[in-house]
Amino acid sequence: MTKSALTKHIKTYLVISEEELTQIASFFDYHSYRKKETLILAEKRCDQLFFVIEGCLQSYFIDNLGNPKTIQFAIENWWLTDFLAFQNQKRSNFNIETVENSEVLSISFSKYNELLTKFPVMEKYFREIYQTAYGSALMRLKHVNTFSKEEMFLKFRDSYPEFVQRVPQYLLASFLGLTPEYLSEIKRK
Amino acid sequence: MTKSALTKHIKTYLVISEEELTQIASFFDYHSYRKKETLILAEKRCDQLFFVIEGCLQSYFIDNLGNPKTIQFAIENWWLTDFLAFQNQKRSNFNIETVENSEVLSISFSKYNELLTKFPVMEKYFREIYQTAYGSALMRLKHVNTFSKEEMFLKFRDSYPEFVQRVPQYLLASFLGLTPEYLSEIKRK
DNA sequence: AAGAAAAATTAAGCTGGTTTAAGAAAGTTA
DNA sequence: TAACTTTCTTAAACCAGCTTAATTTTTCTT
Repeated sequence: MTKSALTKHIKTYLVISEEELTQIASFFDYHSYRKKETLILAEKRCDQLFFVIEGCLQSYFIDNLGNPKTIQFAIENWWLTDFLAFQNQKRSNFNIETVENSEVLSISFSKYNELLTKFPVMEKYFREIYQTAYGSALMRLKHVNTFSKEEMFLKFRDSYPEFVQRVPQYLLASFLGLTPEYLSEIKRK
Repeated sequence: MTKSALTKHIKTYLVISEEELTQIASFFDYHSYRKKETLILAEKRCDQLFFVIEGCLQSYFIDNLGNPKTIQFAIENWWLTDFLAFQNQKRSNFNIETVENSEVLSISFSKYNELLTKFPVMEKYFREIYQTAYGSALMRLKHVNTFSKEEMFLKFRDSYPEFVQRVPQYLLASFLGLTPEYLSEIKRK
């Protein structure tokens, strides 16, 4: 069943019955997307939270000069949306797009709240997810302040070698906050 | 009572009885600190989560060149720790220090878990806190990628004018990721 | 109120990383 | 497999922001 990736993931955080898991899974919609499809458009109301079963998504925005800048990638078992906009039901600051062909679960804001009300145990699941994600985002802010662009790339390549292979170089450059040209120069060394 | 700032804050997120709030508050310890006292030392086990009743804390680290870099400030009603290290009970990546004389509540990791177990409604409270904090951290990453250092300062001053008055300029520079010298130059214009 | 320490300013020289522009390589489609 | 499109590389000129260092101003301490 396509939703087993999610239920499996939930079980790593919670002690929970199969019966409940089935009901929880029913709150989500399954989608299959091809590479480079848009799931959320910046400036539009952000009403969907996504869970990646298989594949890769990115959230990005267009900077002053018209260049797309990747904020996050989400691969298997990651959650993605514009969390602030989703929570406040405001316009999204980011575009969300598939980087690869992807299988995804989605949930609307109202369903998400209904889920949390009917299954309060999911509060614990998301509390842990966000607690980790928040901590990690702060570590990223630390890295941005600590390392030169060259070090950023080298560290990232050491930490996630398979991922560096997986995404196109210009997206990696965008995520790491440097130009594709400079990344190319770094690699030459 | 010194803990009323916390219970008041919790009430803005949850419908909850006074009786429960009193019990919840009993999990926390009250401390009063003078300016520039250290609450958590980098490299030491991170076993405390802090809530600011009054005053201002910062988390910072020392970069390669020996310069302190501020990651976050926490003022009234904010939570602060090294969230990743706290959760995993690892050594802290950050120093946490008072910027002003401050009144603070603290809770240890084991008490925190006990609190969440005994009062599952607090899962919802922290889920919402972290969800917002995570979303905000990602917006900060967006800003770091979008704006020049000059724009960073001007935007920040427009958004939080009272806070810019409140903290020393060198800490603000550290938080915004520029040198005090350059900040000084920007202000002159 | 004096002296010491911490914070802020000013200015000149320097550099990591961008911009621009053009060509080479790799993917995609028919 | 040819034509087209997307991605990657190379190189030179350029600049936002840093470094260094000296001076001034503000804040702290007694």
